[in-house]
Order: sequence, then structure tokens, then C-alpha cells
Amino acid sequence: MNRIEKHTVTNREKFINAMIRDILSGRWNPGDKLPSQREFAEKMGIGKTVIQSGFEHLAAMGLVEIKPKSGIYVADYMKTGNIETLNAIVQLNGSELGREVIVGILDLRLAIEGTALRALSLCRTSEDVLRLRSLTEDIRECSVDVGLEELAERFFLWHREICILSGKPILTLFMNTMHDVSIAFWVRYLGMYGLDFAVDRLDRFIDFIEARDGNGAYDLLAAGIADYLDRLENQA
Amino acid sequence: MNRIEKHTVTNREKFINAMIRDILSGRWNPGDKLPSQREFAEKMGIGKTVIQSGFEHLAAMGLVEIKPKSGIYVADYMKTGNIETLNAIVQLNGSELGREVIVGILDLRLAIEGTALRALSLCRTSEDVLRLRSLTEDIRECSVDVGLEELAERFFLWHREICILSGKPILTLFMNTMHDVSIAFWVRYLGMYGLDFAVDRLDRFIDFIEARDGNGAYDLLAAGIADYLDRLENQA
DNA sequence: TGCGGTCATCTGGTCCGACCAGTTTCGTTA
DNA sequence: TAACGAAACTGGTCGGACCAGATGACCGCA
Repeated sequence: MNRIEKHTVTNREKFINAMIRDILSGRWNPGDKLPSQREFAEKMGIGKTVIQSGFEHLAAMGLVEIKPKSGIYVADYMKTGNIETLNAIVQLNGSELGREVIVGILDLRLAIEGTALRALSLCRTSEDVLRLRSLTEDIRECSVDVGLEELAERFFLWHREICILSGKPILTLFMNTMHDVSIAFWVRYLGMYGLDFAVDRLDRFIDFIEARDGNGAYDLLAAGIADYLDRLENQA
Repeated sequence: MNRIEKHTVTNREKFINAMIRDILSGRWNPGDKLPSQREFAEKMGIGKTVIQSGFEHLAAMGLVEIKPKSGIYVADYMKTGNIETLNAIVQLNGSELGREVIVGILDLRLAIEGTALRALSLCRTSEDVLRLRSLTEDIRECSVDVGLEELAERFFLWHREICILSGKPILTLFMNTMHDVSIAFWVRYLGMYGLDFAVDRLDRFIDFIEARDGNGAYDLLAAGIADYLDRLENQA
């Protein structure tokens, strides 16, 4: 692991994590009015500012709705939530994601990365190809030294590079938005297929890009995702 | 407008907005080290906490990178930014979005909503259809009373309802993630095609869904997006 | 002259208690 | 009974105090 010796947990984090757990586990229901910031502060024996800051964070994750000067309510997060909500769910449930959630995520990934692959295949330069090959080599080399999380991060960066090189900066922004969720996915993927298989696939992507075969690259991605879902189906 | 009488602008917002402007306009460049929080605080004559809170927000938008105990640096936001970065850009540039940005956004929208349309066409109940017709009617009725922004919000909610009813909650989360960007899009769209055309299209979507014709609904969406991009091309 | 260690100074991070301005509630008054 | 208004809430803002890690200049030793 890379962040074992996590800095001492602050009161703010303690509060946030407790609230995430309580809300996602159903201790409170959407629409419920929460106790006031002052009550939370008193109960935890800390200042109100800390609670305020924590609620700001929870609101950004779409878990609560703050009505100024009135109160704070549990949000109907599956309706009003955003990608941060998904991150919170992924973080809490670890690898225990439902198939439905995974399908949704992969639909999006195919859309984002498929578009990038097609665009890059059209506009790629020889430098682009070299860059990707070099990244692939790095992954192969470092694979014995680093942990699973770090490897997942490398795979994420490899695929993000596709977006960056494709000349479609918006796709890169979306890719980054899905960072946390993607890491959870890659950890699972690497555990399921093994590193060698995964790295070989990267090479095949590069081959398609080098040959300017955008559809080939897209189909490879689509087939990979379909196979992944099949395995998930069968193992469950 | 819905929020004209905006609450008095706080120091925190003043600072954040000034920084967004300075960074996006290129006053600072990616990698530059910013003055310390204390310097900013002194210069503005306010407390350091406000600056700290503001920088936290800027970091969440992907505009700056905070290196604890060291300093705060301008991020290479087109590489490391996320959807919040895009929101900031949209907010600053208003309707002056580049074609490239719009294409990227619409690619994603087709992916998200196209998937939802197909799914809903398969699983729709008669209540779903009634619900959508009722929403459409609401838009038609309120169209004379409300401003353009409010109308754009209604169109957003209509399309979000597709995701909600489709039984794919992840799509809803993504849809919400794109809320701010979508509003900017709808304002533009309504100005370009007019309200009547836009509402009629909603009816056509419902017809396809009622007939359980997922591909038809998808094609309608794809054709609409393609036409929009054509117009954009020709007018520029 | 060059190297290594030490310590003051700088950074961001956390926290508190006071204050502000709307909202809500409830008792008083017409 | 209905309208009013004050008091008791609510979340939001703010400045100053303190913490711990990073930094870098400075001093002493080889």
C-alpha cells in the first residue's frame, strides 16, 4: 500500500466518515432533517466550524442538501447525486459493487475512451506511438516493485494518455472525473485477468493505433468490456 | 432569472472568483508557485481561514494543486482537471464555448442518454409514459412565465427523468454531474431552435419510448445532435 | 574549502469562539 | 381568531491562535 501511515485522522474526517456511513447505510433516510450543526459539535466536543466544513464536503458529494438558515437534510442521493456520490459509494463498499453499478460505469468508459481511440487513430504521430510504448514498458518493468493500487494507477494513466493524445481535452477531464471509480475497477480487473494479459492488451491497442485502425481499437475495447461483464455474470 | 438578488458576495467568493479569472485567463501559468495564504489574506485584509477554504475549493475544481507544508501551485488543469474545471470554464466564458468543447460534451451526452433511452424503451411502464407526458405539458404551460435559464433547467430535468426511469441509477449520477454544462447547452439550444421545436421533439421521444422502439429514440437523439453541430459549423 | 547537522522560519492544516443575517416558532395583542 | 412581532433558532462567515512538516540559511567541524 502507498498510504498506510495515514496522517492522524482529524475531527473533520472523523465526522465526515461517520456521516457517510450513517447515510449510505440507511440510518437516515432521504428527506430527513438532521440535527443542527451545533448539536453535532457539542456531541463530538468540537467547534461548529469543523462540522460546517464537513457538511460542505458532504453536500459536494451530493449526500446532504443544505438549506441556508433553515436546516440540513439528507439528500435523495440516487436522484440528485453526482460522480462524487459514486466515489463515496465505491469507497465505502470497496470491491462489493453491484453488477448494475459496474455496467453503468463501463458504458461510460466505452463512450469516453472509444471516442478517444477513434480520434487518436486518425491523428496519431509517431511520437504518440513511442510515448505509449514507453508507458507500457514502464508498467512491465515496475510491476514487480509496486503494489496493486499503484499498478491500477498506472493503467489509469495509460488510458488517460489516450485521451490527452487524442486532442480532445474534454475527454481527459471526464476521464479524470472518473479517477477514483476507475482505480476500483482496475484493481478488480487485474485480480481477475492477471498483469500479463492486461499489459498484452495495451500492446494490441497500440498496434491498432499505429495502423490507424480506429474501429479495430474500438472493437477491442468493446470486446474486452463485454468479456469482463460475462465473467462477472458467470462468477456470480 | 431565479437568483438575481444574489446574497451579498462574501470575501471567500470574491477571492475564489478572482483566482478563477486569473488562472483561466493565463495571469499565472501551470506550475507557477502562488504566494502564501498569509500574503493573500493580508493583501485582501481578511483572515487566513477564508483563503484556506477558498483554495480548498479551487483544488476541488482542479485549478490548483496544494502541496501541504510546502506551497500551492497552479495546476495543469487541462491535463489534471475534472468536470468541475469544465464547469468553471463554462461559467467564466458563458456561451463562448469552442466547438471542440461542445463536441466533447455532446459525445458524452449521446453516450449517457442514448443508453438510458434504449433501456427505458425496453422496461417502460404506462406510468412512465404518463409521467413524461405530464412533464412535457408542464414545460409547455410554464413557458410564458419563466426565464430562459429556468426553461433550460426544465429541459435538463426532463432528460434526467429518462435516466431515472430507465432503472440505471449510475446514469442519473453522471447526468447530474453534467448539470451546469448542460444548462449552458440548453440555453444555447433553445435560442437556436426555439421553444416549440424543442418541446415537439420531447413528444417524439415519448412516442418512440411508448412504442418500445429504443433504436428509434437513439437515432432521434443522434440526429438531433448531429444537426445541432452542423448548424454550429455553418454559423461559425 | 567543503561537508553535515541544526535550528529558526516558512508553509499549509486544524480548530475555536464570536459574530452575522435570514428563518422559524410561538406568544401576545388587536 | 387572525395578524403581528420578538425571541430563539438555523446555517454562514470570519480572524486569530496554534500545530506539525518542509525548507533553507547558517554555523561548526573535518
